[in-house]
Amino acid sequence: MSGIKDVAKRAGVSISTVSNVLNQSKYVSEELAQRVLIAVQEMGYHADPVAKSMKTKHSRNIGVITTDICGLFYPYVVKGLFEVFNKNGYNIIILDANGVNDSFGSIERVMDGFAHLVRSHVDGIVFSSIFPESIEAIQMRKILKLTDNQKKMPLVSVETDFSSYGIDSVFSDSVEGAQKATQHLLDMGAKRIGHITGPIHTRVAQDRVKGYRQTLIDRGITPDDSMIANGDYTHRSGYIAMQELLAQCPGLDGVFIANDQMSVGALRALKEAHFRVPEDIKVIGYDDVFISSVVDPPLSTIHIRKRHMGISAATLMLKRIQNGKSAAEEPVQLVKLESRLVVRKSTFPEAPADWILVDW
Amino acid sequence: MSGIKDVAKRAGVSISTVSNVLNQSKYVSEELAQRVLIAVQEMGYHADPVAKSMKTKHSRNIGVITTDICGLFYPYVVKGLFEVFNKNGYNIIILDANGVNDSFGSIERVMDGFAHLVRSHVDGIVFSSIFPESIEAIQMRKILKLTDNQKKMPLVSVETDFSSYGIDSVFSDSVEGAQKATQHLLDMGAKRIGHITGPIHTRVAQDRVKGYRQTLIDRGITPDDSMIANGDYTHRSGYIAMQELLAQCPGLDGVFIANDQMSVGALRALKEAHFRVPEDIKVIGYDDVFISSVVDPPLSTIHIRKRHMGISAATLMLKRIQNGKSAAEEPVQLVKLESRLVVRKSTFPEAPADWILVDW
DNA sequence: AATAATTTGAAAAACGTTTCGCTGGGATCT
DNA sequence: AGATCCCAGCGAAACGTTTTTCAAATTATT
Repeated sequence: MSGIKDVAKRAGVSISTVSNVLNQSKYVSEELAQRVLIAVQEMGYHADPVAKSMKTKHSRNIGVITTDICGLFYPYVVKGLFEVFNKNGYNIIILDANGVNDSFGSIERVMDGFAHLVRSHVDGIVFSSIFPESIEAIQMRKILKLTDNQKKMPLVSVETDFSSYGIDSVFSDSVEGAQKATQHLLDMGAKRIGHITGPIHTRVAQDRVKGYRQTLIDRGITPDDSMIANGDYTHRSGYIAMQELLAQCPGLDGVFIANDQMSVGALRALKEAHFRVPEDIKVIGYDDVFISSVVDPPLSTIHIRKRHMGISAATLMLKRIQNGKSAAEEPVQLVKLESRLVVRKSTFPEAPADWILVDW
Repeated sequence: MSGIKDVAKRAGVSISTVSNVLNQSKYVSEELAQRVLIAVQEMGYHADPVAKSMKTKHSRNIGVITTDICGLFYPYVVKGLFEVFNKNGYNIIILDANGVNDSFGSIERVMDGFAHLVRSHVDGIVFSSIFPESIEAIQMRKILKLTDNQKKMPLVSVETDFSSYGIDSVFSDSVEGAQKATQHLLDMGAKRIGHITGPIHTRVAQDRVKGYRQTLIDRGITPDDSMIANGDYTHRSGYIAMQELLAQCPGLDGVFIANDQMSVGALRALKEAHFRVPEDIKVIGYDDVFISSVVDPPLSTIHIRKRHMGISAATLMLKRIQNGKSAAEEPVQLVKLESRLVVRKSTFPEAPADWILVDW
């Protein structure tokens, strides 16, 4: 493989001139520049990204820490990231935080991966939080300090708001979304409304509980914790949690479920228990993923613009990278994505079928 | 950030000794080794992966070229890759071949990405083919030659058999799977069986057509090309293709669809046209993905062990990396994953519900 | 016309590792 | 005891770039 020195020799110039031409880092006379460019063409030269990265300390690579690449939600965020990063010449290194057997990996493993990314001179890290924010933020800060990187490495949080830790964030307000969902159930006439949560140590899951409880209180209903069951975002856990709820809460006529994948399990449990949806019990989920409009009955839900989450996150990061200012020097960027109530048959029998229209 | 020379100074030894201790590349007396290890501990030293990679020409990174990270199929393969690569200390750089608007990216874009991966000294590349094998194989070979890498870079193809091009492959025989599917439709009493294909320039899609036609011939039925409609693996295309088929083929009572995502669209089209499944028409898909057992009616299909595909591919690659022999020096490795017929209600009304059991 | 200022390109240092070749002292052999 | 061999550990070269420094050549200034 030909290196920069071969090009230099062929063009009859010095190594530094080749570098200067290629990076446009210094004026080089038109004539030499042409000679260099031709030599580069002829030899099919490309600078070795590794050697380059060693000098410059950046790599045109972005680290992405993902919580579940096999879910129905995250891949769309990643797709959004791909779109803008690839277009701008960045590659993406994905680190999936999910363990093999446990549904969430250990924080040590994730942080090891984080550290490895920093050491690899990635130009920024997009992450989605799966641990309590405080410890996650602290650990990341520690790692960055250890690597003399505390100020510089651009970080963007996706899905949960880390702005109070000085980290750019793209998120959608889960409290608000949960309120919309719960209100909708009430509006459709449900009186006794249960809730199935996501992994409860997670900010997002907690916020959805908060929105649910708040709405009930606002409407003069006292929340009853026995009507809350915990899940972990898998359809299986939704199935089990729904069975619990049915056993514990006589007269249940509505349920707000923290994501759609669990809702699929819940719908199944209801079908097996011979409950009719929405006549006997109304069901609303969260996220609006691929299956939501496809299951029977189609699932009312809160739509999140997942791809746009990725696009926004990438855009934010590119801005940071380009102007070189850290979140400490310039104001933290915070993008709040609007969520939208989508009404389907699981709460409203007359809802039209929309499955073919939806863009996830 | 502390470098190897700081460690050396602190331990009172030379740089090379530190390196030798850390890489166990040369015997170092117990005493010095201890001193070094302690210094490393105290300073939290980790070798800079970039600098290391520059010398050693490998990176502990694996490139993965993916065809649709947002599909229901590929993420599970990737998960399998993650499992074994991460466990062995490799990171994964994903390159999604899907374009933004077109469902398949251009071959130039993919090959540019491929070239960038090899220049970045990835230790191997796992790819899934989306173009005709011949041109894809040739292009890759060209790039490897250009980078003086022709013999060394380990390549593994996932999903389609590239062994005739000297490339290790993990695949599942699509001809065979399509035969199982078509036979099953016949066994269940279907007489006039249509087919909806995948992207037809693709080997996998062609093989599924082949298996379908072969089975009909074997059973004394003359295949009729007007009963074949082309799709592109999206649910939307399945919907449209099913409508075509219904219009073109009176008396259709069975359809084999090249993947489950299209089958979802097809089921919807059938429902809208007031066909009962399986009473009026039997439907079988391919892949067995998350939604297959969840739709109404649950979908008969050909199960592929997606995660295992990833696991096998990674294992093959690790083997290559470890013994350092290229596919030219040692026999090409070929793993054929068995596919399995899964019978659900879309072909057999009495089939039990199995959704909660399935491990995708 | 002589000197100063500027422009252009080459040479060399640096990035943080691994690895090659070498040295000097202890063990082994005759 | 003297010569030989071996080996632990060291210094320096190398990997392929970018960047800094410096020298030569050209242009501008007085």
